[in-house]
Amino acid sequence: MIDLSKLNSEQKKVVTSTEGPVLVLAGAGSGKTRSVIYRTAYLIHEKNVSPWNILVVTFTNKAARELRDRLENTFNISTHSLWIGTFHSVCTRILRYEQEHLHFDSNFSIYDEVDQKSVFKKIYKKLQIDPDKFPIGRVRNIISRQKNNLILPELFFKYNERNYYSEIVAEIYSTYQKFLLDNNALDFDDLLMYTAILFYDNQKIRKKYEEKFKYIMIDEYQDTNYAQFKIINLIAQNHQNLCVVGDDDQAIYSWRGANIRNILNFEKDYKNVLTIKLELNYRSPESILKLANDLIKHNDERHPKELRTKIISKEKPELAILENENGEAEFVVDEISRLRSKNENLNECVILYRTNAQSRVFEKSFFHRKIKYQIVGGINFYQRKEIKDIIAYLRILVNPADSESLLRIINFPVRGIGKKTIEKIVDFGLNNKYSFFESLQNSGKNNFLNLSSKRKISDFLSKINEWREKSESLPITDLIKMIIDDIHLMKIHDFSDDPKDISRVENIREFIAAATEFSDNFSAETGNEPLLTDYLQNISLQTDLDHVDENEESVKLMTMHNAKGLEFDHVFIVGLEDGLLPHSRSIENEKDLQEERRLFYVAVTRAKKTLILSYTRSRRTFDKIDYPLPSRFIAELDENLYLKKELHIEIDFKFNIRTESPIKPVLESQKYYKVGQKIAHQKFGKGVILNVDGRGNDAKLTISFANGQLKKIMGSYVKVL
DNA sequence: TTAAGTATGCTTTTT
DNA sequence: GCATACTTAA
Repeated sequence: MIDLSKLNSEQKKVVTSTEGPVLVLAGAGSGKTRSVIYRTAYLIHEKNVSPWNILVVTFTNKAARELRDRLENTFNISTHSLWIGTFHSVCTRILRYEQEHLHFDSNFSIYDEVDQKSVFKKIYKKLQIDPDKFPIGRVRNIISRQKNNLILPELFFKYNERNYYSEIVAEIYSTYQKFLLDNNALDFDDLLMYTAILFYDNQKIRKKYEEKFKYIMIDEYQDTNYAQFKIINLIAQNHQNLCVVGDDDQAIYSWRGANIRNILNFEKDYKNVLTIKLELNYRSPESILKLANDLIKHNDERHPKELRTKIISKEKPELAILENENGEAEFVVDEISRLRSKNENLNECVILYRTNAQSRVFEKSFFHRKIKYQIVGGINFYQRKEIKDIIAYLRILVNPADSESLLRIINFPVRGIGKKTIEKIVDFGLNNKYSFFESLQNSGKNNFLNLSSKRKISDFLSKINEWREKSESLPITDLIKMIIDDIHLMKIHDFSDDPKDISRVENIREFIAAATEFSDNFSAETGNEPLLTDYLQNISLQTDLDHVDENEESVKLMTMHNAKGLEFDHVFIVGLEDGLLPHSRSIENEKDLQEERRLFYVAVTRAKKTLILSYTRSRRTFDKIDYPLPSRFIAELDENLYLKKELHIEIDFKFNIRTESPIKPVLESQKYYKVGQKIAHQKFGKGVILNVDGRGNDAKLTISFANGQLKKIMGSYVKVL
């Protein structure tokens, strides 16, 4: 029995209206996730629907994981056969499964932005295109848009005007697609596009998934694009058992191709739609909601609605005005430090900003005050150079056609296969229609390389073969460790005092830890050891949001975009200046401006207890100082809705991250370790050495820490006490 | 072929 | 002000 007594009447309606199309317009904090979870549980327990027949699409992996956990823990549902995931992960799964109907192999690599950029550079070179005239970012964006609208290269001119510029873009697009296929690689947009096309072209397959997914639920529907709409529409239009949940006021991804039309036209796209509005907010106090409502009412294209709450508050949101960005950071950190002394949990404090670049000053202040913080987002963990290098090794084992990855590692770590040699091999491949890997394999039999190059290449190839053989039996974690060991990756960074190298080593360790965790989860869920392919495709779709360390209490810093779907007791929204929010690139047209307003709205509605806004009178960007105006969104607000205060905060400029580096390099001569010696580590605190392997900075120390943890750590990271 | 030194260009937002 | 991309010297 599912206990529905904790739900309000509207939520109950969402849960129990299982047949036919349902549109849920759910305001911020109105318990939409809760409704989706209950609905899923209801379908399974009350309607006896097999989990196998349900598809739930979430916006992030994190949301998918939480949903799964709650179904397992609260409702005791085995989610083993239930499909929950983002569009991208669901599509990856389908494409891998249906490889016989596709023109690429199921071991395809998934290329991220960094890989894409490198592919574009090669294409530009080949086609002799000037990147100044055709900026890579813009062209990539246009191509992405085509894919999101299911326009293949050959259909380009059916939907785009033909002119000098578009001719070139079309050529780049088709060359790019061909390159990807040659490398057995797909980009993020391909995952959606090829799934949609597969369903569109192949009736048998479409039928199969239509019959499988008898009940479909989609969260954050306002941020879906045309390809996503089509994928679902193709398999849901017959049974119409589709429930979409969203809030047009929270649509913030139009720049990524999301089409707000999907939610506004849902009632036309499906028959006899039941529309349910959730307007009662359970998250924020009245004072904050008033401000949110007052803000969003300046947008026109929206379903009119007003959030209500029963949470009464005594305090109004605050608006702080600071002299510059350093003062702003000091002010926020000050406030957070006050909250901490009142025993508030740091995990419940978040700083939200418009651009990633704004995080730096906050880091500086947090560091200075010794308050733990974590940046969520920014550079994706798996996009860091050292991590991409390891992944490239793994990709090559699974997908030898992946020349991007091969190129990445052929001379990393340095093995004397330089630019000239690589050029010769590429030419050789071009002449013989070999893939890069094949021409490497065949280069030995020809005489265009000198003996030493040949030797180096054959050493490299035999290493790869060895790993590939091992990869068939060795668990992925062991394989990763083995490769890292074999290429002496740790040693490359270990000899350095550079903080960057130190953080690289920590990242590599974290990578191994993450792989172990994935492997454990995978075995627990499926009963099988993960294959390397399973692992690779999983990590390609991971975001930084998936890497939030929940064990350590820390203030969170993130962009407003990243905050979607999250909530915090204490929310700080910073940099509320024209040029930042709304962003200077969105200031020109009304549509963009409205999206910026929605972004602000999303940020405001994250707050459960207190909301503090701030802007500065001056701000340093690049090397010059700007004097921005306060955000126009502030001017729109009724002044009675917030408490304004002008602050002057003096800052001590003497500190900075570099000189106060957490780990001070210690001279080799001053370091030696013995069993029983007491040491301290930056992160783990005090401990005693149990075992020493090697000497000096290079020694591997086994340390028992005071907090009970047992760790192996390099000598260079600990301080002798 | 590689490491170190110098120039440039970049900042929205991300699955 | 940082990271990357290109240039130069060894």
